[in-house]
Amino acid sequence: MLEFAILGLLQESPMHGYELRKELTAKLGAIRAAISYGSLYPTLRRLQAAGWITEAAETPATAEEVPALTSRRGRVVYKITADGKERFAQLIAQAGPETYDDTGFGVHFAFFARTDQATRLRILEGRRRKIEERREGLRDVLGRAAERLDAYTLELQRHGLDACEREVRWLEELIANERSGRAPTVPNIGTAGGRREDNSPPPPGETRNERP
Amino acid sequence: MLEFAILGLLQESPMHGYELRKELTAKLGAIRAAISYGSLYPTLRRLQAAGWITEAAETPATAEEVPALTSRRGRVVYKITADGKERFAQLIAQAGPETYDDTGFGVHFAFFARTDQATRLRILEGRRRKIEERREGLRDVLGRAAERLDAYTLELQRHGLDACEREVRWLEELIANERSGRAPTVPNIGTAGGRREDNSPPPPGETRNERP
DNA sequence: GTGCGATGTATCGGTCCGATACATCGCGGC
DNA sequence: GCCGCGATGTATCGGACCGATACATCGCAC
Repeated sequence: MLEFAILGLLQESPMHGYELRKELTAKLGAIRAAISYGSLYPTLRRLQAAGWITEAAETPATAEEVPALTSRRGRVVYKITADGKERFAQLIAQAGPETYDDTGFGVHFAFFARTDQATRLRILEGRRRKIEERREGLRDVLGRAAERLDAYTLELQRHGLDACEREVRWLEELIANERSGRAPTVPNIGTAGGRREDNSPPPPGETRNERP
Repeated sequence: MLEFAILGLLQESPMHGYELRKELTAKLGAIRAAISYGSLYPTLRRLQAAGWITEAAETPATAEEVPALTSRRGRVVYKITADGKERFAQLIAQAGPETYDDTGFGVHFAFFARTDQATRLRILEGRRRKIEERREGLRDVLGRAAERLDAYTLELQRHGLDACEREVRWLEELIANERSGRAPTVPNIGTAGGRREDNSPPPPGETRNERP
């Protein structure tokens, strides 16, 4: 998951660890709290060893006069390689059952702008099925095993069930939108393209109807 | 977390691993998918080593005639010890910041019937604060950094924000209920008590008002 | 001038997951 | 009569990720 997210983010622009964590936190804020350095740095080294990313020389940027006086310690900037982009595409194409759990889905969804429409649809439907299963499980427990459980546990299940129903509806909307959508998307620029292109994804569910 | 859940469950009755997993799944179905054996069994051995639980001889139960013919392999039944109950109480009392993340909160909430009212309130309020912080973070991103993010990422944040607001309202209700509540609760039976007592917890939020 | 919060890199132990292996039991189909 | 198959049941291994911790630098306010 982290591997996927890093490769996805580095495609937008090169970054160093700290920055990466902040961007990750911003992009995945709805999904998980904050990436731990204890997983970030080891993963970066793993990706580098695999050749998906490389260290880029810290650019002096504009003509800022901050050169060799302080010898420039720290600040390792990473950029994605061609192999890395390929790897990212491969990870998207693989999108299997493990993609449908809470974290996996969230991370993939966050990079839907770089995902082709067919895969988006596949992921959304896989996720929906998974949530529907969870929903059925909760309904079962609330129905059949209700008297075995205390009021607090039941309340927890109810709240969970509510969240499931809500998410299914949300996914339903996204799927409908995706199907009907002309869906331009995927500003994918060939493997050797320039950096910092502007992303122009399709508009997801903008419908605000009160009664379904 | 797993340690806490196991100690909590074994207080209801002795169980073997498989059963424990099923009960755990039923009780925590709203929180997490299913406990992996890869964590369950090692944890059981850890708890046993610490003296919180012991292996109980597989009871032949009633006068069922299934005795020593097949030598009875497998089926290791665990029961909680007095130390284990003490440990569980201690874990409840400690309930700190780590108790407020998604999983931690869910697991603690599932055992609120064995938690005193003051601690319940503390946990609910801690959780609320945490969710409020997450909510503010999401609002910030949706406000300030909106144009930097693609439509899918924004939609993810919106959905997350919605879930946060909903959970805060839910917690609000629970807290109000808890404060006003006569709150009998805690069928805690002294350390050497009998098994299989009936749990009679207080009624959590039963209010179903359409407009807040 | 000095402390302090933000920036920044890095490691370590521990928890938990997913895949996998393997053994037994009861039941229905052939 | 027996054979497979799904449920029951215990167990391990490698890997992902977290939380705590350590440490170094920079800019700014007091």
